[in-house]
Amino acid sequence: MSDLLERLRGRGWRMTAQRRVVAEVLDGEHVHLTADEVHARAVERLPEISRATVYNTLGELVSLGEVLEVATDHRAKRYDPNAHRPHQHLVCAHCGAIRDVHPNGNPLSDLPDSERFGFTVSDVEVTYRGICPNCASA
Amino acid sequence: MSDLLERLRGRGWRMTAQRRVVAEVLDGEHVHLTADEVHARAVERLPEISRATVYNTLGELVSLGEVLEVATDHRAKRYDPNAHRPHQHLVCAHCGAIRDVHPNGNPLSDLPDSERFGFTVSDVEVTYRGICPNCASA
DNA sequence: GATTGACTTAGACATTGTCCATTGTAGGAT
DNA sequence: ATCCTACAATGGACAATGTCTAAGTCAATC
Repeated sequence: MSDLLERLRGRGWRMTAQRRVVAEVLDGEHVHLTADEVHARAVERLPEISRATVYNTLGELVSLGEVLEVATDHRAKRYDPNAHRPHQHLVCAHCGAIRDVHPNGNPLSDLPDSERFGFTVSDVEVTYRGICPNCASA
Repeated sequence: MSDLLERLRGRGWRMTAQRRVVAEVLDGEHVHLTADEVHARAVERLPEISRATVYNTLGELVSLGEVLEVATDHRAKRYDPNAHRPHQHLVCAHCGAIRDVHPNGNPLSDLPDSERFGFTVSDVEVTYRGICPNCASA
């Protein structure tokens, strides 16, 4: 993600302090923040950044394919910057902890044509649920 | 689902007009309503039913394992009464249409032990996304 | 260093979900 | 059949998440 800013600039993205901060907050692996969590962290670095800007910027990053939107919990959307390496998610039903996981095979190819109903299927989101070791021992 | 009411009564569920109506609204295959959609349909049959009761009743049906909560869109939770036949969902990214689908194999077994990180994995939710024939031709 | 169109802001608004104090009632006991 | 009581329903306030708009600001270009 370190070269994300370069890539975005190359696509004609106007570079502002706000966008830089949002991108920095999302930097790293295994990051799965909600929009308001991103906002909270962004405010620490740039106190005057507004909620609307964070929502807008996240939406743009998703449109550009640089960040994935995932529905791992049944509440707020989470934003996953690890968009360029296919993976799925394993979620603790008790504490909400999230791990990136890599199932065998390609889940997309498990859906036969007869089950596609004429859809052009382009994407699949898999969420495994269970209890993490911490919660199991508690 | 026609025998749902019997099953619930057998479990000591107190039968009220409101619960009956919610169960009736959910009856059928390929039903994927949001809580507020369930409420809207319930009001048609029982005008004084409250939103809170619908939310409570749906929550109970989920706890009892009679209805599944699915996060197919990235907005409101949807409630799927088809809880006793394993299936996954195919969603149109454009119009939101939802189909029940049955991928090959068991998605749960595609997650190797080395990718479970000590979790006790009990469940998997798969959402395929694409464009439906209607939206493709428009 | 002026210009301009894209970006940001603050806050109102919309949608979805939860909580609580009060009122009502299903189903068992009499 | 009537009464009791624990469980359920109500309505409205509140919380959490997400969207929109009008006005002000600024990055990139010239």
